[in-house]
Amino acid sequence: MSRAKKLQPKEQPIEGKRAGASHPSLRDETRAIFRAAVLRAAEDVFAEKGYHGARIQDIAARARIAVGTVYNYFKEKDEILDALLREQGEQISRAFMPRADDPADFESRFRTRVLRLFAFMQEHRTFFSVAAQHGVFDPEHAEEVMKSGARRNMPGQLEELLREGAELGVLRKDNPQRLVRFLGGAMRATLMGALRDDATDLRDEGMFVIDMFLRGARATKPNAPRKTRSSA
Amino acid sequence: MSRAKKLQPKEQPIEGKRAGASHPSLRDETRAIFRAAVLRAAEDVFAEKGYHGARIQDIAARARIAVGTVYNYFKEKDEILDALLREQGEQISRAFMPRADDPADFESRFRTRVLRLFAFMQEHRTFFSVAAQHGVFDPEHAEEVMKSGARRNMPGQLEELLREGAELGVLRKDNPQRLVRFLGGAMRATLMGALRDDATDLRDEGMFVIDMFLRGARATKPNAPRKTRSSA
Amino acid sequence: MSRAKKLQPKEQPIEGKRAGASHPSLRDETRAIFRAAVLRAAEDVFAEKGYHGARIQDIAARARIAVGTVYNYFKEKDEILDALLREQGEQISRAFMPRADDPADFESRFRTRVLRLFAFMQEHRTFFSVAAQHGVFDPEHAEEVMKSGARRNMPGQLEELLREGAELGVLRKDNPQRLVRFLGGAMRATLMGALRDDATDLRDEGMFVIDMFLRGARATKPNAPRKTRSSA
Amino acid sequence: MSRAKKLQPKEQPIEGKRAGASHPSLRDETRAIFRAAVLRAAEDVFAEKGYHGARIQDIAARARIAVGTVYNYFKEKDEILDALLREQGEQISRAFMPRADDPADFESRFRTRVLRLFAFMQEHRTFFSVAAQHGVFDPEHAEEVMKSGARRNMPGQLEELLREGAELGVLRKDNPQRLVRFLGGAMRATLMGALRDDATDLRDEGMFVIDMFLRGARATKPNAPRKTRSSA
DNA sequence: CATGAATGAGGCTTCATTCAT
DNA sequence: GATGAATGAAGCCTCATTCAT
Repeated sequence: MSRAKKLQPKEQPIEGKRAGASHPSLRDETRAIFRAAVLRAAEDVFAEKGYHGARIQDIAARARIAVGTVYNYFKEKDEILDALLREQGEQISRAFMPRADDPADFESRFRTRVLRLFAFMQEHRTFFSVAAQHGVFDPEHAEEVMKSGARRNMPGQLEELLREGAELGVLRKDNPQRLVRFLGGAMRATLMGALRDDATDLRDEGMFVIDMFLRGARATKPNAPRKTRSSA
Repeated sequence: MSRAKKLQPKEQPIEGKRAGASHPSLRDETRAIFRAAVLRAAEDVFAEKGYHGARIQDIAARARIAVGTVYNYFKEKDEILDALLREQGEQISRAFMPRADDPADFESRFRTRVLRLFAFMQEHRTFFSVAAQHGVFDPEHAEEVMKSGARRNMPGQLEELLREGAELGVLRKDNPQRLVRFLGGAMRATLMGALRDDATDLRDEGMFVIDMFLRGARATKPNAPRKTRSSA
Repeated sequence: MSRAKKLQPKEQPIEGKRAGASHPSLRDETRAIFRAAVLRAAEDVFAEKGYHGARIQDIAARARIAVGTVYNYFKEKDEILDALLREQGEQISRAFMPRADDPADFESRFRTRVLRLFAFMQEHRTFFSVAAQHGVFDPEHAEEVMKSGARRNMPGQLEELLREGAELGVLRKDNPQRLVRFLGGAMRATLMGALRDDATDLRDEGMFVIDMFLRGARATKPNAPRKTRSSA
Repeated sequence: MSRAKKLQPKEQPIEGKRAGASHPSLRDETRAIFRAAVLRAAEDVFAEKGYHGARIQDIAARARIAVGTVYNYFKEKDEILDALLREQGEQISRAFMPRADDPADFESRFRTRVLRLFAFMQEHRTFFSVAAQHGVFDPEHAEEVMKSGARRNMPGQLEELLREGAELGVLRKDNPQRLVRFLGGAMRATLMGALRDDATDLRDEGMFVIDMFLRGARATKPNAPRKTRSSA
């Protein structure tokens, strides 16, 4: 995650709710609403003008709040980007996460999950135009995100998935990082391209990418007939 | 009311070389040297701190010249980035250009040229860390480059090549833009990943990318027996 | 090529008072105070060092505010001068404007009004040292002022008055512009001269100028008996 | 003379020729040519863009010489303006100077000399647009000019002339300074106005000014019949 | 806690002046 | 002496951040 400033171990911002409270107080909910508003606004503005081109004032204006209010929720500009990438990043991650009803067959499973990701991107174009510029598709990026407190990240999960594919003998036994980069890069570029004209159906593009990737990464010699997940 | 400001476009400083001079004068050469020095410095500084993080002062310092001198060669900061992307971009393009001794066979030719590109990137890591952030791999980016006066651009050539592959029946007949994006994205990501640790051999990565891509994009000739795989 | 700069006209900050407010809000009043403070400071500094010699920092310092604050009220340095000339210019204009209790007789009226102007200048020496350098006395200047949004301007009114005098047969029927220039120039020079030493009583100078001008511009009516004087 | 910087007793620039040389050497003549070229160029550029708007580079370009060369003749920008005002100012002064064939009658003499001045301005519009902005018409200005080494100055001569007119009983016995200011201001304004449209015939304007002034300043009671100069 | 004006460090750019050729 | 590129001090303006209300 391209932190604009150097990473300093920022004190964990204690999120409203204290441990022990059974449900969010009215105050906490209000906080959450404002916070979310800032993030949504920032998403738009970052997407439009880029991180440096976006002024706090712009974000505040878009969120219909005062500049000072922004600072009640984020210590500095940089933190907004961080939060945005981290939290939205987790959503991506969640979209990509395996689900109970995912097919058992590896390739189908792969298709399903990646396609789900594209569908998600379809819905959140705005965010992705920001995210893509800030490394959400980069595996290297993952580490930083984790430090920032994110639990999961998409490249990480992707790697896991690809590793599994390799173990199952479906995918070529290559350095999984390589595969992640390759696929991540292709996805990113496809996304960015599609973002230019709103019309494009991202799911369609997704199928293309998946197909290309699978053909490319499929193991040459089916040394193992197993195509189903053996273990969790 | 007497506006104090009366911006009139100051007369253009006449650009170096005069028509008719058969070879560059000493003056022109000196100019070229300084200009190049600025660009080289800018490349480093941009790579290190990003465009916005880079101050003209930094660039000047790195180039061992005064701030004002930078402005003898570039009208504004932005122009430095432009020149960098345009001129270096042309180098990439040139590296990718077909050569007399390129193999005749499409796939070999493809390999050769793309590999040459990776070799080139190997040599100019610094620049690419900048370029990649500024769309040198994006086909959409190409148009803008052309407007900026660049003669050729890599994505454009890539598209041409892929189109040719399709016509030859070697590659799948898909929208070439899609293929360009896909490959461009994969290359970009691979490059970026490799840039993190200097050790990585980019040519090696290049072979991987080429292989992945070719497998993925190869036309599935219905007449020829399926080459490598089965699918669910 | 990804131009880093993407100048979009930033949304306009909404100007103070909203339509419908019957009287200025506290906010608007505060704004007015700051604005006035900047103008007053600018007046001094401009007078002291001239427009170009005056640094924003100087103005801010004199106004006891921060540099940035200046820019909360004026978009650029130039705008300060504009506002100064326009708004103060309107004051002059207002001082010169006809009043209910002005004498009916043309010459007396002329005297009264011009003298009022000198009295006003007496009070605002600082400003006039700026204004005189920027054409407040020039009729040509008037047009620009009007464009800038000023409702009235002194040279314009002066012209009107002189034209009236001509129609009444009191003044010579000459091109009024000429008369305006002549009188304006004389006033300006007299003012500037008097500004050098604070002591001079401007009203006294005013009477001199009026007298000189009237004698010079009075119509030589062959029919009417000469009013005040004989001539060679 | 509005010196842009503070007046510091600059060392007298030793003008080429050394005492004792009977006529200017070739070198001195060359120097004089360059120097004059700079001044002429500066005149134009100052007139066009004002002192602050004029860059040394502009002046050099207009003079078809190199920037550095300018500095061989003038220690700093400010000195160019000084020289311009001083030397050209002397020309004005010379134009205004009494001549052998000037009429003996005071009024005629006055007319002749002032008209000569307007004719001169007609010829040197460019310069006057600069000069007028820098106080060549101000009597206060005179002192500074004198310090700068000028032998004579127009306002000074004008004062002398007016004083004489007063002594002769032709003009009202007022503070001559006042009259000088008045006339100088009127002349200046008339000039400036006429400069806007090239068409205007300055001599015509001159006659108007002279007429206006004479009527205004003529002594009311011819307490002395003498109208001819009594002494030099 | 919301507000939004005040703050001032910092960056880009200009241009008078210097200086090596 | 002419040249014109190099120099860098200095000024305008922006905008993240603070703070009084």
